[in-house]
Amino acid sequence: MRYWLFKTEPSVWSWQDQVRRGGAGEQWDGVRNYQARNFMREMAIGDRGFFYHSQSERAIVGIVEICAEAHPDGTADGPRWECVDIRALAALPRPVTLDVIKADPRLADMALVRQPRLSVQPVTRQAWDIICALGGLPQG
DNA sequence: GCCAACGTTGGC
DNA sequence: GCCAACGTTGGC
Repeated sequence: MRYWLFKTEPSVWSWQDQVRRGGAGEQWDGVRNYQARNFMREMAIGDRGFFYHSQSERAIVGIVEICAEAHPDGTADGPRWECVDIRALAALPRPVTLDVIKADPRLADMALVRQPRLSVQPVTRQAWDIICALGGLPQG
């Protein structure tokens, strides 16, 4: 199983919106960046992801699961863009803020820190475990 | 709200 | 295929 991170502006699509979709999940559409698209192509059903709120919140707030592999993004005007479907699994008991992530030397290599504008990105198993622990989910 | 970083577009 | 212009993202 691999681990990922999905970034979103909560004013556009929030964790609450995601939770409301329930087990059916929702398409992670609207991505118009090749790096992000290519990561989505690598995703497999059952992979896990962090759900990150950008803008004023700047925190990882929940955990999602990939429930459909990459398929054409219906909101795009051509076949160029794809998206996966994700569903909410659990909220983090304590959201892990960007400040906390930046302050932790073990997380200094995260794309979230190094490439702030990349909206879909891989997360290492190590970083996953550290952030889950920081967020109050010691079992990951 | 500003601005730096960076990705994309389009003219050449 | 290069590169300048432009648009967008996201932290601050």
